[in-house]
Amino acid sequence: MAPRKTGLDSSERGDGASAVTIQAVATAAGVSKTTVSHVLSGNRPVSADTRRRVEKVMDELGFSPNFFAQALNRNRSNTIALIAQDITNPFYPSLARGLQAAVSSRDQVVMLFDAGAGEGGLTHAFVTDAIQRRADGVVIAISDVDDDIARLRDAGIPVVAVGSGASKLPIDWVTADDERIAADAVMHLHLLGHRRIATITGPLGHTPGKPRHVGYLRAMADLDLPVTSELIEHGEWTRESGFEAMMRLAARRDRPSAVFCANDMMAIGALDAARRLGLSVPQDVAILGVDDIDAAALVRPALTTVRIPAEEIGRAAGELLLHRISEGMTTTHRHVLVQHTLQIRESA
Amino acid sequence: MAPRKTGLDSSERGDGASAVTIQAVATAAGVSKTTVSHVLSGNRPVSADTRRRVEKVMDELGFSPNFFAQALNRNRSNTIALIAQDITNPFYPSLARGLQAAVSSRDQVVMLFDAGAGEGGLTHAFVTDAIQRRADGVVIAISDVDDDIARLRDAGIPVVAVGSGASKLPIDWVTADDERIAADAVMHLHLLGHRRIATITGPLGHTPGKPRHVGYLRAMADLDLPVTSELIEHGEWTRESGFEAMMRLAARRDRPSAVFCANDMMAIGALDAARRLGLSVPQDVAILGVDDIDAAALVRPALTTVRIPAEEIGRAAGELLLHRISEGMTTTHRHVLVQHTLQIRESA
DNA sequence: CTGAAAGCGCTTACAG
DNA sequence: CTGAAAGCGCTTACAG
Repeated sequence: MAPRKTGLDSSERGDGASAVTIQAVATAAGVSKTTVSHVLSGNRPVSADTRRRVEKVMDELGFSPNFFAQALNRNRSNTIALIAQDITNPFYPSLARGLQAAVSSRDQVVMLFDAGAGEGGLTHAFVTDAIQRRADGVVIAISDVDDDIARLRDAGIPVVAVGSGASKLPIDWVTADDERIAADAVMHLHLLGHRRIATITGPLGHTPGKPRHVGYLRAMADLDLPVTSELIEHGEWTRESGFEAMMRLAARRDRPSAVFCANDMMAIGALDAARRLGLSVPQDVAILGVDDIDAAALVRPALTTVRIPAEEIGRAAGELLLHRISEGMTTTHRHVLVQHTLQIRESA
Repeated sequence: MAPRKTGLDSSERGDGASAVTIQAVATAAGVSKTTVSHVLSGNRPVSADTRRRVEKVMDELGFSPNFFAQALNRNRSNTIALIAQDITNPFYPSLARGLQAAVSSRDQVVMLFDAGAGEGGLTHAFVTDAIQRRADGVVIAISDVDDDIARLRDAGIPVVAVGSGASKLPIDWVTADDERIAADAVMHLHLLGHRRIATITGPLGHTPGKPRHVGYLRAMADLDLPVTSELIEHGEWTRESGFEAMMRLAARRDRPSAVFCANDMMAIGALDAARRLGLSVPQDVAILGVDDIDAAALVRPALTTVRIPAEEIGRAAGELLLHRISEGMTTTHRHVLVQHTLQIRESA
């Protein structure tokens, strides 16, 4: 099939369409490559006549400019890299969708890197890829990777971090307002008449475990509700840890009437515990989560939770990136806090 | 900042690292560009000495070959496009993960196109992007897009379709064995002692609604269990339609003792209906779904379901693609059926 | 409004 | 084992 054995024969692939170059179009239209290039880019006036002729030829020949040649000249890949902690966690797909929505208007495409919930080593490789492939921008949705963020910055590539108030570096970021999420949840429980409001926290070392706990404490203080260690239990984000924590909470002499769980999985575990104990929700104990995962609506009783607008986070990240790409790096950095919403269902 | 006003100054971005070219390395190492290129590619022997020297210089200068220049020469993008129906449906993220796992070993990266569950128009645009950007391969995880598949083929780009026995075109595809999924589900219910086994189908016009129904019918026939219209209800994949269908089934004079639902969402709706009717599951009626979405394990009673190995589908698709990329197009096409597994939980 | 030519940063026959 | 040079398919000063 291939006429020669050596090297890469360009006819080896895309025999038809992709073989047509700007030169072929120029010849067929009786103009120069320069002119063809300009009808393509619009960077210089072309007479209506010539334009029409060239466009017609392009059409007939099925011309499509060689992306690499363009990229090589412009030094732009029109590609945004998304480095995600765990694409099977529903937060990230929504984020990806929002990102695509924001950047596709500028002919940007998203390159997906899924760390598979694995160790940080992969991020390093992903960043190397992003640099080599000259991504126009990168959104990093994974934490504790300041070194890699620095590499990107040194390579002159705009970065926006997502879900991170945690980075020490001066960078653009967008995140949910975790403190307010917790505070709003507590306020809701308070409006429902609850006074003994407990919490099941996530790990307090990082975002978002820490800010969600701070928000809980702040709201309780604002409401003049006393917080004792009786009201605080720690979980690990998992259903099982939520179950255990709820069992402990329920065993207290003065049982809380409501529990704010720092995420939905723990809240679902708490629901399990309530069922196990024969406590009805929300009558005996109200339970409230954060995230609004799909299962929140499917579980019984349906979980009241605070919805984090992942898609909007993605969109905002995309816009920040586009802004950086056109305006360039500066010393001032932008931070955006997206607005969450309370999804009131049955559990609180 | 920028010294000139006109044009794109290459120093405008990536001031440091990315400015270093193969020429710079050659000069610093006292060799030709040719040699540098060959230590990079390994396409020709280079004396150990020279190699060491060049590599040292590359390191010191932080050289990283310009991806576009390479791609332009090789006519390879090292990029696989994934066109997905709806990335927020958990099937697709897992697929993406498997795909990445399969192709990353060959230095391929995945470009994500999410159709956002929208109309087919987007797919056309995505395919255009994939062609322009010279994707080395495309996995199409969306149905009824034979026209676009044909465009890809005409452009000489390998395609593998996923979840589609539906395409009329002779192409590579990988899918779950929907008929066997249904048959295995029915067999399981039969082993549990059920004889009056009903089904809630999806829409029968397409994959996977149709093959899952065919599998149900086949298994019932194999087991010599009579199937009357009494045992068949149609749904639309949604929780609500599953609820309604189950209500109808439960109203039959001779109520079925088990229900095979063609997906988990409908099965969860059926669970809702059972609760509403005071039927206990699985004692009064057993319910079985397909997909194993996250919620299946979170719902009460936990849903017994057939797990579709999305990640493996992605991996298989990636392998098929890599094969096509290296072997080229041929007239024979490969089809792979991935193996599903029964997740036995509480509902059946 | 249009062209000839240089250049983007690589790869690879060709020649030694 | 190594180099000089042509070429990949575009873009864009420069010149008219």
